Amino acid sequence: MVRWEPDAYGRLRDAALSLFVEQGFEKTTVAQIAERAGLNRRTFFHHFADKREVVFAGQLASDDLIATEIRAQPSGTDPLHAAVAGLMLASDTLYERYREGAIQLGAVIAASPELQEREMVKRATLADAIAAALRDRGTSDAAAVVSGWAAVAMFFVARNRWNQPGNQRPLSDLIDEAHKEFLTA
Amino acid sequence: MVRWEPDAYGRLRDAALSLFVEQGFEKTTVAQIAERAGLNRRTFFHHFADKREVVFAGQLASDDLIATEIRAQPSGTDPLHAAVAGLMLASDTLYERYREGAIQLGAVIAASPELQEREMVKRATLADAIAAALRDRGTSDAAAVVSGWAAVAMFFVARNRWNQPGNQRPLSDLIDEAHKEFLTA
DNA sequence: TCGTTGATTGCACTCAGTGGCATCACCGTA
DNA sequence: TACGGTGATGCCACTGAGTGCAATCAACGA
Repeated sequence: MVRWEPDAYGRLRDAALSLFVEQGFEKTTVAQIAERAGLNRRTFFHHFADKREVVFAGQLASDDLIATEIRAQPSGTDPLHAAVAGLMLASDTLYERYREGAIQLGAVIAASPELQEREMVKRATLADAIAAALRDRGTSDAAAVVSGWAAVAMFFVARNRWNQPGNQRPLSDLIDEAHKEFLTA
Repeated sequence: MVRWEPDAYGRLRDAALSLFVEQGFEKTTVAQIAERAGLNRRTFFHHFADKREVVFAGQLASDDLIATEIRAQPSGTDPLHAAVAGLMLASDTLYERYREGAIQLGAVIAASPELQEREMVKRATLADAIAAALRDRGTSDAAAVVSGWAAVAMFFVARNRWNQPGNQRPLSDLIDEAHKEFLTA
């Protein structure tokens, strides 16, 4: 006999995201999430460090993939180009099939200062991962950090444009465009 | 007759910072801060939106000064150079006399994930202010945002080095150095 | 058969942050 | 001089996030 229904983590994540979409983040309590998932409030905090984390679940894996792509860039490439190339490659794998979900999540985050705050932390984590990959390729510390943040900025400018209603272009195109805009300014 | 001792805001800020230095941020409660300042807990929240804000009090004014300096840069200058020049000018005015305080605050922030999270928001606010100033000078949106974040990254790389024990160099030198490191990488 | 492991539960607690209302020195004005 | 408005402070009660601790009990391995 099965003691518990399987995949408590996934059920909590789904319950949370659907409630956030329905009611907004602030008006949803952890008790409601747990109830919809058929679990105890305490169990939520065994799977997620806090209520905000559930929105960004899976981010770390994306960061790893991006860093891997950057480390694989040819060794002559300058740091900013290597970072952008890595982001473009990873974005084809990670984001392209996923646009409606991303738009919905984006709206939830845009409506909540608390979630925007956490998103900034996630950007910093990504910038750090990119900087670490660049350092591994021999880039100096300052240049790696600055290139990391510049690349992250391009990525989010591009993701904004990609999320606009009516957009048809793939994310990697828009990253490339932001990069060129920066270089020629 | 004076109804209240003057400068509740300043007393709360001083009480909070001294407690954070003594005990750390997480172990200090708002009730303790209010008690040390001789005020009510509720009064704290009349002056600061939350417990984290007290650490970053005055940030907005700095952002304004930096943006003003950037807007004053000669119109031929490319965006990244204009942003860096603005940061260098403002850093001489804002930070140079203030090093010990900055080091203490830096240690408090470094010990608290909650404060690091808020610091990321403050960086984003600064990046936005820089980007807005650049847009006013005619820079395209994407280039302004990316230059803003790149400049902020240089600023914080430089501030880290400036905070190292034994450092004698002024902050603006270190910003310039980070900029050159990025450009030649 | 039996001891261990690990996911889940339940409870009690601290503390951040909020809403609403009362207080009353201070200030401008009649 | 009187008076009504303003705004900083205080008090109380409340919600909800997050934590520490101990109990439960199917599943698993020896």
